[in-house]
Amino acid sequence: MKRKVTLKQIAKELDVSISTVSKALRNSAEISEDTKLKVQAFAKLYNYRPNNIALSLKNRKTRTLGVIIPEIVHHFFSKVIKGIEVVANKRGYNVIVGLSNESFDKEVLNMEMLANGSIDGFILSISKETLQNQDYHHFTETINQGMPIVMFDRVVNDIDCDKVVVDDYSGSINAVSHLINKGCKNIAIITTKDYVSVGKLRTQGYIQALEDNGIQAKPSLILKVDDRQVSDDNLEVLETIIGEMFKENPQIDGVFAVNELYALTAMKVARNMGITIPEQLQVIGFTDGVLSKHANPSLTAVSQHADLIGQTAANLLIDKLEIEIDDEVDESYQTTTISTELIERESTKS
Amino acid sequence: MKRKVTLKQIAKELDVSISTVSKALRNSAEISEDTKLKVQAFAKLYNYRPNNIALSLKNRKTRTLGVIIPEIVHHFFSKVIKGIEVVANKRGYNVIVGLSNESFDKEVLNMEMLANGSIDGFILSISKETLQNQDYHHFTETINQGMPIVMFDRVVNDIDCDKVVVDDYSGSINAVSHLINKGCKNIAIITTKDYVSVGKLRTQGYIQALEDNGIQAKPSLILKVDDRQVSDDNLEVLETIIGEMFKENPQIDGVFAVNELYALTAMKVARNMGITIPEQLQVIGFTDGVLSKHANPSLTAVSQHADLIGQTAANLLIDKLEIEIDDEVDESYQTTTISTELIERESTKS
DNA sequence: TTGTACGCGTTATCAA
DNA sequence: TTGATAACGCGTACAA
Repeated sequence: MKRKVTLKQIAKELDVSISTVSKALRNSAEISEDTKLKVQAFAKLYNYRPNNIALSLKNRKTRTLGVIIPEIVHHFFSKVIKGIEVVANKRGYNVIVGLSNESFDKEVLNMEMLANGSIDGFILSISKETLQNQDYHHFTETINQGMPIVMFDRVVNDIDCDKVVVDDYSGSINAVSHLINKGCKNIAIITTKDYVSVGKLRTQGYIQALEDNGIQAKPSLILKVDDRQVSDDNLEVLETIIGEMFKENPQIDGVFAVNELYALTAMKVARNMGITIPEQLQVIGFTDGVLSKHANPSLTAVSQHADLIGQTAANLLIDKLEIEIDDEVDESYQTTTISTELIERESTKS
Repeated sequence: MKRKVTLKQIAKELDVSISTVSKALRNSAEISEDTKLKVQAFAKLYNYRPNNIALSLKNRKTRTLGVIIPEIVHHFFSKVIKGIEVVANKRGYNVIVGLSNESFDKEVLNMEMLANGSIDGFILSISKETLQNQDYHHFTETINQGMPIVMFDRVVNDIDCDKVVVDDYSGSINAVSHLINKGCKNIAIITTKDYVSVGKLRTQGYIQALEDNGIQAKPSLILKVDDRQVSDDNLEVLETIIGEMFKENPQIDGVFAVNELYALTAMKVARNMGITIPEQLQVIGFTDGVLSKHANPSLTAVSQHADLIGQTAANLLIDKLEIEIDDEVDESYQTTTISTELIERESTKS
């Protein structure tokens, strides 16, 4: 077994000083051609690579991004990570992933663990519990320590940092307007409680679109699901409440759901009630997921371009890291909005 | 902005030596109660945390695992990562994720990038291109440098390292036997070319199950898809060849697909041909994905327990890392097989 | 009880 | 042209 070779070992072997080796490998003009060739040949032979940790310590830069997300088994978040990875890799950075699992404590713990020198900056999406608690001290502290943060999707205005958001509001307006254009008169929304910022925004877009078209939003058609009671393994509750809404409001001819699961569940409930899609009921989901495409009928969806969100966030963070010379923190922050796109499939009329 | 505080700064502030501060914080018996209290109070006030990078350099241990996977936007792999994360976190490790994107070069590049001190060991699943090339030098070199590797799912026997695999063979036997028990007489398999190890194993299981039941496998019912020609965005090719198989072999009453996409596509093709599921055709997919559950009809599937695979791999790797004291490499390797589980849904008769 | 010196691997500065 | 030294932040063996 040949352990990784260090400058010191090369120096000893060639009977020169460590600094000579270092300079020779960086092709310094200070060193004679002879020694350079000798050292470089030896280094190549033993496959010398500088130790990242030593470089990090010396440069006080790790060239590593910390990504904290609520959940990784989720099409949206894994696509975002992929986008981050692509950009990070291209620009010579690594990515450490931490999962908050929607828990405040785990979010704080993960951030503390990484903030102690392991990374240069964070890209994160806030956990639901944190959004409820509205306790953002860990974000402000991190930023105060000079470590930049880029938030995406689930963000809060209270924090001064770069942000990448989806145009939830206008994306929803588009979707609901589309339903109206396709002839829907009574459009229901299946959304989340308001503490989830994106849920709130999408609900507002829904209401706005109705108003724009001279329709008064009816509370009975606004279903705010407590997503803490609903998981992928426990859909009965969701099915029940959606079923109740359909029964109490048989005039519903359109559904706008703020995520994939709600949309598919609505389709399933409708199917079981003998309601045909898209003839009697048209459905649109706000989602980037795979389920939409493969559902039967396939689901018309508002795509969020998750990969682009990840790429944008990574570029923002790395830009900030590389601009901050001499510890001069760049105090200007920007919020980038990523446009959504309506992908028409079978769950709406063509 | 208050930068992270170091031992040196605390020492200067309190007018003691750095080592005194260090010892006081670690509650050394060498230090007087007085100074300990003083130092600890100060450290707490300034929220002192040791710098991970410095510790890594000193201990020559990063407490970080490197995970290289072919693709992250994939239910199986993201579940594996989640399993790894849970265990790593519990045992005080971080996780750096690298994506090979099924490319040999990116796999090598990613591994080289991380192997230079950034991590203590690898958990990886081999890219398709690497499996085709059969060039495994980067694995052997990494292992030779004393950096342990744990492979999962897509593994090769040629490499001496710990492995976590799915019981592809017996899982397939179970699935096909199940179809036979449910009355299928002519079962087709939709699988991959043999260079994908799991595809090959699953095909072998299919053939074995047939033989066990006195059925001769027919070549015309074995569809080996070249997965380089098929992507989620390009399913026409797949639909066409599956459709041809159905037309040329109308007696088919059962389909075993080695992944979710193939299974769903088969169901879609059948539906379009007016074949009813599960009455005329029963389908089972080898997959852990979300599509199975939400498909219509929902898909009976061989679950791979991806999270357990991740947990097992992480525990294996960390065990190895923590056993290796004094650079004594533990040269014993084990292969852990994770059992699959047949999850019955609507695509097979009850 | 406290402080000094060293080493982890690297690079930059300055001296020879 | 080369080499010694300091520094990044930490912990520890050893000296005071």
